[in-house]
Amino acid sequence: MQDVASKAGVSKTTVSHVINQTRVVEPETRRRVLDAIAELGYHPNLLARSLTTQRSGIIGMVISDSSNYFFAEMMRGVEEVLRPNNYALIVCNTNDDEDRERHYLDLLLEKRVDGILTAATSRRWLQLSRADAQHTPVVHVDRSFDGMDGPFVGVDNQQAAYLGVRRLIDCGHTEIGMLAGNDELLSTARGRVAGYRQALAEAGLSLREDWIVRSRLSIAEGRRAMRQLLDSPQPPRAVFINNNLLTLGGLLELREMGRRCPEDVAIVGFDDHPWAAVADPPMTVVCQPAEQLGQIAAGMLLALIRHEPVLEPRVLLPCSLIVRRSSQGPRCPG
Amino acid sequence: MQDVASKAGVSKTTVSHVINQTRVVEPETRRRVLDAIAELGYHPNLLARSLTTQRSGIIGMVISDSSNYFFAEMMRGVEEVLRPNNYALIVCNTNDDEDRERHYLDLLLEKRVDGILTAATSRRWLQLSRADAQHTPVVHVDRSFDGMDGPFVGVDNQQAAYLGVRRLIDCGHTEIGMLAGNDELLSTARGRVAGYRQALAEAGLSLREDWIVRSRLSIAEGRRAMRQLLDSPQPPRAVFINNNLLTLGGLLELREMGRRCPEDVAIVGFDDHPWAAVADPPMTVVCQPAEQLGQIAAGMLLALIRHEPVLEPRVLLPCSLIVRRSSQGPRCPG
DNA sequence: ACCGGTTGCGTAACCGGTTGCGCAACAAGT
DNA sequence: ACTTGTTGCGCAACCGGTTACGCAACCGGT
Repeated sequence: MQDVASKAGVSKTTVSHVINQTRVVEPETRRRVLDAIAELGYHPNLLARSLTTQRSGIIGMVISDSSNYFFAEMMRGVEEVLRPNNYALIVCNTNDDEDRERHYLDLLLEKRVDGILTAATSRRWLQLSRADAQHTPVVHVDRSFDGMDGPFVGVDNQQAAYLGVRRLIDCGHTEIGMLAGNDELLSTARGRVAGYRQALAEAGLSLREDWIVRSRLSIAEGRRAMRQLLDSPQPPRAVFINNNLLTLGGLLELREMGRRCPEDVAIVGFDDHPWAAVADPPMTVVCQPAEQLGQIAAGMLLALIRHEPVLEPRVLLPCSLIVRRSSQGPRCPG
Repeated sequence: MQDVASKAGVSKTTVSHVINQTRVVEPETRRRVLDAIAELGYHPNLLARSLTTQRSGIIGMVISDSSNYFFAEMMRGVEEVLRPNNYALIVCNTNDDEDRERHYLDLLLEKRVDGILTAATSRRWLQLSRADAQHTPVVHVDRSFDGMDGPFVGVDNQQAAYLGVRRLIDCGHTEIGMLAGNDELLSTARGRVAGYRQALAEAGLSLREDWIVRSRLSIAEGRRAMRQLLDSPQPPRAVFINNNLLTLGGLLELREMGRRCPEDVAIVGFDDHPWAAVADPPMTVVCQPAEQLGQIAAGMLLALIRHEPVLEPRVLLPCSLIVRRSSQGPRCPG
């Protein structure tokens, strides 16, 4: 920068002001500075700038797994909003491991990110986000937990699950199980179990607790859970599944056990994605507006960073049902 | 930091050395400093540190789309290597748009990332990476281009395509087309077209240029390309497809046109992913070791950053064939 | 008692920008 | 000619760390 200043015959101050357009500079002088910059191929050092301005221009995103299509889409939404605002995005995959969550949270705070987006598992976040990040705004996405009162963007999980289970009921199914995921850890799972219960109750169907199978979220666990469900003495004829990995695992296991879908066991899954339409059978799913989730969350975070008022600090988006063949039953053979 | 120093009754210097373990400090003094740090909840400011050390602890990754399973997996590989080394990862999705590539490259350079991983489209990279990034090491992943001589990690695309087309031939197919993607822009596409040609030539099959359909990489373009191929006066009975998005698009279009796969048109696609196995039909694909690609590239980049010698600056990994039903033909009805 | 070597730590410059304050030059008003 | 106001810019401190250099105290050896 000093080089540029010398070459243009001005002071660092003026160079800085030319770059940031932060005070009036005579056109002639400005031109000289710009020429010098171009000639020297000068790029300002954002690190130095950040040091004084106390803004890093980076925001961090802590999620469980960016390979999961849902999170990947969400990330796109986030990035779409961030890019035009000249922010960069650091991505942290925790695999839902608490140690990694801690590791990455520390990393982000030390790097002085301007804000954090997170779909956090652990309740420890509550403490951490109070203690350390006091001045680093945090927006929670997708997942929340009891007692959380900060900014949050997610979907109405109960409505979502209701929609899915309702579809099975409408198709004439009466024996409906659920792969519920981990409802101790995840608020999303709890909401969805509630929606499942609501739909059953409303239809006057009895609820069997042994038809709710809990597990971690992975394909392998989906297989295990589906097997457990179907190995039970009186297995259900339809299953609502909480999560896209579980859905895939469940479907795979179903086949391996020689059961057909939807003839033997109908399925409504979660999260739409391109291959769901060409699966065998094509999957009926509850679809979350993942990209929009990311956009809204990112917008909210930017507002917080700029100390703008956030009109609606807790957003719940509705999900939609995408009907395909996997949910077919006696009353909807179409 | 000054606060910590005062509280411990030492100078900033000593605090710094305690933190970084960069010179011997009397145990007693060290303890006082550590106590003060704990008591004040002090976190060092990495920005400031970076300013003097000239290392940001961040590496940037420029790819076309992290929603693409291939890139998502690659990213996991990268992150796995970076995390234990305390690096953070900034992700930049360009959508293969040159303007965005430029935008993000500038952003990364200004943020003084310690290194860049990229699957770059544009040849402009050649210039940019020489000019600006002279001191920022760059490792190219997946895609290269003519004349590129820097560090590179990718797959042997010719071998990969050869493998796929060879499978179709082994199944008794003789009329084999290809959705080739964009072989003007992408080195990967060029290599794969070469593999396609090689396999046909070796089998003594004639090559019809109008059976090679080029397009951008998207589901919509995959549909268009497949339709063009099948609408031609003498359509092929089997298709090798270059890319996972094109594969999906092609498959969708095939259905819409009322053709069955593999009975009417057999397909070998690219990139394995969980849903490929439950697709209708289950897809035969050439599988890239995406995660490994990311790991190796990240390792190489770290070595470059540390000025360690890189034993093998150009790595080509082999792909493998995953046989499923979509490639079936007269000679392999199994 | 003197001296070279070691140990433990502080002073101050520096990384590359931003910014409060103030100065010079010039225009306009009386 | 003398204020007063405006315009254009530079000086120097500061952001929060790192680090070259040097000083004092202490050690054992002769």
